[in-house]
Amino acid sequence: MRIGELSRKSGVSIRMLRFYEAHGLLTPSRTASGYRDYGPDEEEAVIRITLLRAAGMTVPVIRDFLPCALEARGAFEPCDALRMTVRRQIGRVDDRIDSLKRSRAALEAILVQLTLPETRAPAS
Amino acid sequence: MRIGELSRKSGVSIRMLRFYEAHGLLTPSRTASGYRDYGPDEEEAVIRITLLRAAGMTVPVIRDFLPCALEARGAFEPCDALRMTVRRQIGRVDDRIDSLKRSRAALEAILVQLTLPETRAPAS
DNA sequence: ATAGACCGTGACAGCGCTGTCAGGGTCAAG
DNA sequence: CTTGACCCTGACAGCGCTGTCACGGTCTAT
Repeated sequence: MRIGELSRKSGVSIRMLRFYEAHGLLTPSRTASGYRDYGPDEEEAVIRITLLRAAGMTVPVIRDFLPCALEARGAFEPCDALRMTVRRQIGRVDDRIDSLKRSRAALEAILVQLTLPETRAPAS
Repeated sequence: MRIGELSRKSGVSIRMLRFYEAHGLLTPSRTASGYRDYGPDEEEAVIRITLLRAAGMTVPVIRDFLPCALEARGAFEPCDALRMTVRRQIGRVDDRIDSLKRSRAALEAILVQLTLPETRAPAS
């Protein structure tokens, strides 16, 4: 499949598919005329990349991470380090969720304050 | 209080305090020699700004928002619009939290997959 | 063979900050 | 009166993408 089709399927822009490739996340084969040719493997990889990115992982980190995530056998040592990376990332995600929850609460408080301004000067 | 002290107190860098001012979020008075002079009001404002920013609001949005948040009386119409803004922002925060929860789950799944690669080839 | 959709590369711009540096005043203490 | 900490402005750089443009080749169908 060519880049346009994959883009439509995955929801990832053509620009970003090329960007991923430039950073070593994807390595599609090429047709005789130089067009990128993506297979089912690349399609799955894009899905994973999207997930990892939604979790806040940067492209360079995913680059180290992806080969291990795609096939877990044969790369014991790196995967050890990558398990750590993933655990740390989970921690960061948790922190971020907490932070957002606190922000949410703050926004709610502000909303109440905007809606009931009288409470500020009850008996003047 | 001068900028360095406020920076230390608030945890916001000097750079950002000046940046906020440049964008109309803060308007400290100046000493005769041109130094910024922050009062308790500005100090509180910085706290609010930090909260709103943690909720994902951009500086321009906060700029419209802050006067209303600081004193709710005398600006009925804008506050109406701003209530909407806050509600929408709460929605965005909720979406983001959901997205992060999904990402978290995906990371957990990957972690399991990294930890138990045998499940891939149970009986070869 | 020619239009129009699609692909290639490379480079530049913009987002919303955030740091840092340059060049130059201000102030309190010794 | 000098030192060192602090402040001023303005400008440039970098983060990690993401869009867009320019210029040119490829493919499909008529």
